[in-house]
Amino acid sequence: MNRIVRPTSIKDIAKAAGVSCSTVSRALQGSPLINHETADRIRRIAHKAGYVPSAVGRSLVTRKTNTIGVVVTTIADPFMAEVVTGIEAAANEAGYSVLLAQSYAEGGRETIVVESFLERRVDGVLVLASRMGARYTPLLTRMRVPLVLINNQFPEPFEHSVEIDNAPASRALTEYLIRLGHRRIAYIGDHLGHQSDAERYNGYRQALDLAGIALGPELVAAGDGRIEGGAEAMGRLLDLSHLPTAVVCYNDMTAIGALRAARAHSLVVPRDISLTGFDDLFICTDTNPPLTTIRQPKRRMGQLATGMLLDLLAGRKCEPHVKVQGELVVRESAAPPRSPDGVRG
Amino acid sequence: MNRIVRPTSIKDIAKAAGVSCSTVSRALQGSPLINHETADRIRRIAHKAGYVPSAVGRSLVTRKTNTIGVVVTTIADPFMAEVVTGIEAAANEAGYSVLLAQSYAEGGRETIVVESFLERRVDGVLVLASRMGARYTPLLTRMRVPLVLINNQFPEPFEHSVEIDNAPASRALTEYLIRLGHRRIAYIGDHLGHQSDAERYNGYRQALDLAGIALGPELVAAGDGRIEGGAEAMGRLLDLSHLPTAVVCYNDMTAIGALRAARAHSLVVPRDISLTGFDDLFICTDTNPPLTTIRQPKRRMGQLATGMLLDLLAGRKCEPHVKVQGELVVRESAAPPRSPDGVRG
DNA sequence: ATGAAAGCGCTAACAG
DNA sequence: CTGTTAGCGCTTTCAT
Repeated sequence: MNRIVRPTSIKDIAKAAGVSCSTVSRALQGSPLINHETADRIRRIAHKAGYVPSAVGRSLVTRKTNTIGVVVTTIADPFMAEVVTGIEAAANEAGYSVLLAQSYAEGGRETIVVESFLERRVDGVLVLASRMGARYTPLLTRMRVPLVLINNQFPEPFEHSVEIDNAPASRALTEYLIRLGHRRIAYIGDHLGHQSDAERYNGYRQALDLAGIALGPELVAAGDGRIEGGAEAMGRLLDLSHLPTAVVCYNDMTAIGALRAARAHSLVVPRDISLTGFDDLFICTDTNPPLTTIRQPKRRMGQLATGMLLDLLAGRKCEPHVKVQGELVVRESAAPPRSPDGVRG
Repeated sequence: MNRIVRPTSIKDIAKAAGVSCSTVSRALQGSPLINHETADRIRRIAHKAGYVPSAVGRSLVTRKTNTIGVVVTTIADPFMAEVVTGIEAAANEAGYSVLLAQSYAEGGRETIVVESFLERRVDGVLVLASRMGARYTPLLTRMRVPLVLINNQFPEPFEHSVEIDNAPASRALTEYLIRLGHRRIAYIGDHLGHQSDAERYNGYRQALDLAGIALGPELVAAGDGRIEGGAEAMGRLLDLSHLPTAVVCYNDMTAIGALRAARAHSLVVPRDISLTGFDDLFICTDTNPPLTTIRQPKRRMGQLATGMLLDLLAGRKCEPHVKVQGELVVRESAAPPRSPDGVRG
């Protein structure tokens, strides 16, 4: 007698309560059409039977899953993690669940992952640091699934996005360094071709230009947005015969790597060389030295993007491009240079 | 003419190809029963039509969603984030998607979240640092959904779990401190009643007992597993008239908070006081000073737990309790004490 | 190798 | 206020 047991369904409850499925359905949804007592009785029975209505059955008819898909490069990246906290909180608040997937910053994986979301019929999708950006439009239009991008890395604007205003922030950071007396300021970027990197580089460049500082290309190095890449790039910079007195890093992880490399070269930051980050991760206060950086409102960005997506889902109109502003956070990794140019003292 | 458009379904493809739904279904699943040419033709048509089969329709009949639910306290916690990376990678590898939810370490929210997972008919559930532990058993047994816990915080063993072997690791850490010459060693814990905390405390206690060190209760303080709690607890410890020479912290976040408090009290670590963490978060190398800690194989734990869950789903038998071992990582936050007891020098 | 038919669990007109 | 009916998109016997 190996009968396959199936979880109790709405029919079981209907039978137990001596009513129709519709009545059960309505009672459980709190429909005002149902007699209060019957509704109560049904709820009691359902509860006693341990009945948990199936969202998949429901979704099939309502064509809504109350689920959003979010794709990150990797959730181990603390920037992503903080944005996702904001997303999950806002989504949950509105009754949505979140499907999470990692793309490892590969366009291929990103596409696969979005397709798996589509197959699962998510109501909307959120992509952080997308490599594909505008290329989604055809697919998503066809599927009628709204998409919003957070810090789009694809070099074309996307219809719905929330982004940090990179250039002004990066420029403010560089100007701060210039005000401290630096003239020879290097830049460690992200992978080539990423949009945030391009914009942050532009901000850096603008500040230099406005200050009338002309710098050779040997002062810009490419990292990978992570500690390792930052350390390597910094290593290359420190092999230069004519050292920079400061370096603007693409983000905090890069800066942490640069910090490591500086230490490995027996350089003391900021005495021997100044360094700045971008993001303001929670660790910035506790690195050695604490990092001067730009604060991105990470949770807020997650929340804003989720809000935009929910607006789209509800057919409400909304601002399609949200730019948030960064904020300079001065800590201890930048100080006036010992000598105005970078000749080792 | 405001016709509601619905996404193309299997029927549309069947009609377009002049075959039945069954044939389309089989062709798309790569069933060997279908003529190779028809199958190819159908696939082409489906692709051209941009047809994406609905997992919700499929799930309704197969009673499988290929989804697992994972609940964390908060994904902003870097420990959680690293475990989740491992989970997502392993799940994805096996064709599963992950639903992510945050419990904020509240038993109430944890329960709500698990129920929402059940409603969505996830195939299995993974809970990190669960506050509810064994209390799930009835619900999940009824729903026939396997659950595995990672670092269960509920003070009873749970049927399926992967856990760090806390006591030996914590004891090794404390013994290391004793070997350095410390006698007055404090402990900053987590919220009271959490299992990991109790076990780590026990390890600490064992080491002291074996060394014949008797310490008063004023040397154990409670934190909250986060930076703020660590800082506060350390503050209280540093108000003692007779200071400890070393403090064992529940985890790295706590230790980072303790580091801040020490700095605020103008104490230099490890010269004035030694400090240890637990977890080995990626930042440990870059704090000031770098943290001596216990490494937890975080991704591996995520992967192991996912593997166990998949075994359960497949009806394979598996080791129900996996314990992984921590590893002492010596860095620079602990050193021999200046004076053997903690009288301020 | 293919089709017809039934049904997964639920909701939503529509009727009463 | 409640029941009947149909159908969401798919898979899966069972025939053929």
